[in-house]
Amino acid sequence: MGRTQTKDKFKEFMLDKGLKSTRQREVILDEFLRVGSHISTEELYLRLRRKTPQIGYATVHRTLKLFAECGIAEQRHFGDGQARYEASDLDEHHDHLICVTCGKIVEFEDPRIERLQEEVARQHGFSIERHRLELYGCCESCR
Amino acid sequence: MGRTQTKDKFKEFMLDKGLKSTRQREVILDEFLRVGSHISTEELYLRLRRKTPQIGYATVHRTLKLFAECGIAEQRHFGDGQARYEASDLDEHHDHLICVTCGKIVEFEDPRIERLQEEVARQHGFSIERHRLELYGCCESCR
DNA sequence: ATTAACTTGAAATCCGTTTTCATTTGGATG
DNA sequence: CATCCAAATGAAAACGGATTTCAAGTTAAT
Repeated sequence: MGRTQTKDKFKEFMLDKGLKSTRQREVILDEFLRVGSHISTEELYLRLRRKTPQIGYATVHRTLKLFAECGIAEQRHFGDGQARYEASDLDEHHDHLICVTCGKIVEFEDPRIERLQEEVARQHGFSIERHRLELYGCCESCR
Repeated sequence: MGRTQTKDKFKEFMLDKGLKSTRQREVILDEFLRVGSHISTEELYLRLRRKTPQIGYATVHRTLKLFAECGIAEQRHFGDGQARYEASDLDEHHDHLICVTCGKIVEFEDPRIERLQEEVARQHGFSIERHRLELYGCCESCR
């Protein structure tokens, strides 16, 4: 999903919910899309403050939650106690490889694993809504 | 790993580290093993307080961390913001199915998935240290 | 322009986790 | 057994990220 589409989707969402479009929301969405992925509220807030010093942490926090509600972002937790957000691609799911040394995060996707997950769930009488697969290890350059 | 072995392992750990065996640690380990798995500090604390009212939350917290350090327990996060601990079986790894409706947690294991994870990691130049696979969905009885 | 509803940002609050510190206890030693 | 010191305890405080409060500001419909 390109930036324009994402922005359109958010506009539609705001209209739908009777939310107002504000300068802050625009700036936050822009920066969020520019940065890409796996950013924490704190990080995004600090970045924004460079260019837009008067912006408040609470607003960044609330806006990221809005993004998630709207479906253009997803909240993630990688075990460091901070929530992180990533732009969602909607049509394509992916999992993560996380380097425990340098913190690098790589995305991957494997349909074979997904299929096996479905199978396992079925065997236990579950229907999967979502899943989380994270591989923690050491990346090439850290070895 | 049976209870006796687990207790022995903890005793050895304490000896090794010069830690003292106390009434509290015994009581906490007993209750932890009795309950089994996926218990939060808060839950364990409340349970213990019924039989041992003078026990402190901090002690439960610290003791659970000790268990994890010793290797007889593992800390987990299932996204409800609370850390949970489970007795570790050492020789066998497992993943989790979590019912988003009733909160039931089922353990499973699938060597085929594990193998594919290794393969994916290798493709990206990673060596896996540990992983986390959680399937969130709806269990049979909740449907 | 007026107005009602929504938004903002600073500060306060929440809530699980972790630490502090005065006191108690374990267990090694004489 | 008495003594001693390091470790452990528990109540309370501190911590840290997430969330809420509230007075002031903004949006956009009329």
